[in-house]
Amino acid sequence: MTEELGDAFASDLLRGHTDTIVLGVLQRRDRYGFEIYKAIRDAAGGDHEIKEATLYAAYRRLEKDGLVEAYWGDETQGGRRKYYRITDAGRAVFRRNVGAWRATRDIIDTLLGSRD
Amino acid sequence: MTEELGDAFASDLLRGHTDTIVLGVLQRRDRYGFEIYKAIRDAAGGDHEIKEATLYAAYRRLEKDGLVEAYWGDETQGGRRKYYRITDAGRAVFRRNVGAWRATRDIIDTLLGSRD
DNA sequence: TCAGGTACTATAACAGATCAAGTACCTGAT
DNA sequence: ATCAGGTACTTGATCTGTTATAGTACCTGA
Repeated sequence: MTEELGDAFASDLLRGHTDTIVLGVLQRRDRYGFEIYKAIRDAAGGDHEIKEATLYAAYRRLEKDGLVEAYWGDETQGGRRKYYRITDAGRAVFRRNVGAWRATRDIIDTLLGSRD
Repeated sequence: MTEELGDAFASDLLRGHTDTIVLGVLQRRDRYGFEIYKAIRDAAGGDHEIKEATLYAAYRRLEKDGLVEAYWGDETQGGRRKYYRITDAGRAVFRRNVGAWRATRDIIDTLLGSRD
């Protein structure tokens, strides 16, 4: 991070929150992988993109941990789509992680406010 | 992350912000390494600790990039202390990174609010 | 004397994120 | 008919911040 001057900061800033972000996107309804990618990309508005490879790694991790379940869509023709559904365990972890996020956020806010 | 259930989340959540946090702590006045460590640990209140090794790595990185300058304190007896002073370049990067942090924070807030 | 805190450093390993590349399908423009 | 570009998913190597672990050295209070 902290390049000469330009961009490239913002890479690691979302790190550690990827799984929680994915779970957040899946709260409302099932989504397929690329759809999640686009949802995050659009919400982030250009910068702060989470790369596809990062997300697919996250899907595998979440599935392995039983926080999401995957199933193939029934697209008869055209590209296949793999959908993800959040599990009860996933919702529990999500709630917990949102709490952790808020705590982290407040700590960083405090530290960057550079108080004594 | 996302262990069975317990703790251990909170490790990677500060990741990527370490350098900026250190710069933030140095805004007001020079501090020595261990002092910065304690300031962050106290602000974080138990959890969300940034480990010593992480910080010393950050100091080296910041010094290499010219964002801080280091000098030894004049403690005649007792343990030596290495002080860090933020440079003008460091202040510029800090301002920029605070902006990046706010943007990141808002994005995560949005995504974890799980809107459509 | 000795536990525990202060203070700094170095090395190897871990894990999430990214790079780079690939496969495959579809639509719209030339 | 071709071809660029978007959709959609995957894999393997690599990068890098963080951590584990260990070490050195000094000081204070019990």
